[in-house]
Amino acid sequence: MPRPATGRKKEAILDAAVVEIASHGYHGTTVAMIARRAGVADGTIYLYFRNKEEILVSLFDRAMDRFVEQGARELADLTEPAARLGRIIELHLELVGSDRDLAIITQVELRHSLHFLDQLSRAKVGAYLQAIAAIIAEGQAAGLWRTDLEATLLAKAVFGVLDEMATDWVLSRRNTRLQARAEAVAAFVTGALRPLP
Amino acid sequence: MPRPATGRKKEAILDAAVVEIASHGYHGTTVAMIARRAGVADGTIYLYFRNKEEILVSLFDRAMDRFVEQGARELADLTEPAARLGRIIELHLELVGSDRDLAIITQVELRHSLHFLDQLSRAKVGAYLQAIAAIIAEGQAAGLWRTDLEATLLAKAVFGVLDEMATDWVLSRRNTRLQARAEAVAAFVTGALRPLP
Amino acid sequence: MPRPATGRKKEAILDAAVVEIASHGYHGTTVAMIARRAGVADGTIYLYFRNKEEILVSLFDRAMDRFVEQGARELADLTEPAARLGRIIELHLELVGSDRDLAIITQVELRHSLHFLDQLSRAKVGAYLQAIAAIIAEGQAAGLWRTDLEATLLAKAVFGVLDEMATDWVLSRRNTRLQARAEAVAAFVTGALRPLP
Amino acid sequence: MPRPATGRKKEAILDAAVVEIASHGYHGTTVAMIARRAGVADGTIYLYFRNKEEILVSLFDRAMDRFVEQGARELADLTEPAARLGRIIELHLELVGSDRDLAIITQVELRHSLHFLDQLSRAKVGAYLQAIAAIIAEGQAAGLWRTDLEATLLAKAVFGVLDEMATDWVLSRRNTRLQARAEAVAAFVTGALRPLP
DNA sequence: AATGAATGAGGCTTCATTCAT
DNA sequence: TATGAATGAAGCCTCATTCAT
Repeated sequence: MPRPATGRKKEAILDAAVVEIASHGYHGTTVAMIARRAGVADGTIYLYFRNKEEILVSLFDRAMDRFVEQGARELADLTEPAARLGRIIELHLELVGSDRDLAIITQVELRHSLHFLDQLSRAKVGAYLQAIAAIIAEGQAAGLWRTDLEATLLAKAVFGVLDEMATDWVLSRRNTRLQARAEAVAAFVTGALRPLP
Repeated sequence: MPRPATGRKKEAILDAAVVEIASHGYHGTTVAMIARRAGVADGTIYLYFRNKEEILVSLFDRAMDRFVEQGARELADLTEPAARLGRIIELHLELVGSDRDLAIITQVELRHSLHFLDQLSRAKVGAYLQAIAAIIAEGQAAGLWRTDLEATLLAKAVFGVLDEMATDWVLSRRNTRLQARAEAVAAFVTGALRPLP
Repeated sequence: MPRPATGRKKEAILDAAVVEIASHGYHGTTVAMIARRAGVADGTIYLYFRNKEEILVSLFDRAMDRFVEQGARELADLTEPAARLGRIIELHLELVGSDRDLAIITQVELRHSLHFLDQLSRAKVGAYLQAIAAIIAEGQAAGLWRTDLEATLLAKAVFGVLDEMATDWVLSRRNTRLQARAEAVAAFVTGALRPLP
Repeated sequence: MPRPATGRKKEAILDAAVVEIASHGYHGTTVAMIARRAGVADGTIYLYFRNKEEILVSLFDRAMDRFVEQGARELADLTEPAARLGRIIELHLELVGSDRDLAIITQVELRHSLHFLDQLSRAKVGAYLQAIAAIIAEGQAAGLWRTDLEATLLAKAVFGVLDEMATDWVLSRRNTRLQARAEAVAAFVTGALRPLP
């Protein structure tokens, strides 16, 4: 039986880390800063994380888990490839747009080193890309979408569009909602996948 | 009297920085590492750069200047929006793909902090985005491309695709050439911009 | 719960600083030297002092506090201006003369920059000067001392004499005791304050 | 035959050093700063001075030489001890007060290390003290001044008063003239030296 | 005599991590 | 589990000094 206190303190540390890293960057954030905001002692951090880097990893993992979990739930009763892809686009922008601090981390901080981007993010991002590719392949098989380009490449293109929208939103000072762009992005993607005449 | 050595030493430092930062990351690279590879004393670095961060900035500026310069030259005699956009796609992948170390920096290291990505990169990237948007707007005006979406948004989408391809290539261990994807990307973009029926 | 170790470690650092700075000068003393002598790690210094300069400031503050405290105690039951001034002279030379290392710092090292001497020392020295001036003014009012010169100026003169004696003693190699000059200095000052005929 | 150009450049360096050291302190002033203000190259400094410290030494020597020279001239036709001492007081305050930058150096910067104050300044200051002591001894022998205290001690006391007045003036922001205090100081000293009843 | 680019030793300071309590 | 004082390695940067021109 999991002790609730344990999970709660770990969560508190992660929550604190999101805020601090979002505003000071990963290297600009000290373990002490995270500890102070989380309301724990510096040493306590090391009861839950092997080292500073693991906090960042856990942060990303937690976000991805939530994303995957919600995605699985929301896509469960959608069978049409177009509907599924549209929902993914919505979800992606919705989730990234729902927490600017976390978005700063996923769109900016997590990309700060080859080592990092490669070993950690990409593993999960790879699975995400494959999920998109599967949907696209399905649509291609159903004759809905262009088949002159591989589903894998198309998936990367779609991801690239989503990622750029997210980054652009994070970097823009304007007080817009990322989610508001979902419709346009969906229109773009849908148009891009049309079969060639 | 022009002192050729001056420019040359600064270039040597930047060249050394590209290699070191590409393989150890910005924070994993010490000024001493760069100096050693450049064949100068540590202190010499500071005759040419105010601090470590300025090396990274200069690196990006140099790369962007070369990019812009070559872009301007190559696009000079192309008038057709489709041709211009196609050439930009080729150039983007060609230039990023021509120097993997530099690509690692532009695709990964430069994105390590909001401050950085915001103040430095985005200023120049913004100009690039606008250049693409202008071409797209031209194509829209000529009735070549879909007009249901704003040129600005379409430009971001196109950039997102290019950027994702570049990042994907940087992170993939496979010995492929980024440039090889130019044709497929162009096909994708061309298809995506088709007018709606 | 009071942690006695804390205060003690800070004291140890200050004690070590006195010795090192006295023999190598402020600029010739490194933080590492102080740490080694104090038996702590370099970083520990920064748990107690914001930076190297603050060590010097604290040194002076601690010395002044002790001086003021002892001065207040010793002057408490003296009412006669002459007795009070005489006691101050004794105390000044006694305290400066009781710790040659500390004396080197107060007489020499602390005067190493306008900024320093101005902002730090002078604030406290100013209060000291005023205390002397008050005693002199009292003596003047009582008709004991010359009134053709302002008490403020006379106080500076008295301080100048004490300070010069202290500096002279610090710089002299001879193994004399500074305190031994108290009587002569008192005689000088007493004579100097005599009313004009 | 001395080359005039040589002397002139050395003077320029010393003049520049006075200004820079007065406003940034000895340790806060770099050789490059002095060189820039003097209008010479960094390396040129080393054609005239062995190292940075020697600049400070030369500065003091030059000032003392001028002081001694002027003192000798002005005291030449004064025979009365009282007049001679009075003139010294005037001269001391006049010369220190005539160049605030130089005063900052003599009153503050030169005292920044035992090594310095000891080896360099004190040698010359010692001669100065002896000159004052000689005058006082003369006055004592003539029965003008108190004899219960040694001339050497009295000389230090007088010097202490002058030095404190100078330091006080340097540290005070007020726009007063140091020389204006000469009369009061002379009155104090004269009174202090009166024979005991 | 003069230059000023280049040197490189060394200092201050930060901060991830540990460990005795 | 929790603490937080202590550690000490390591980095950025400065600047007095040199030397080829």
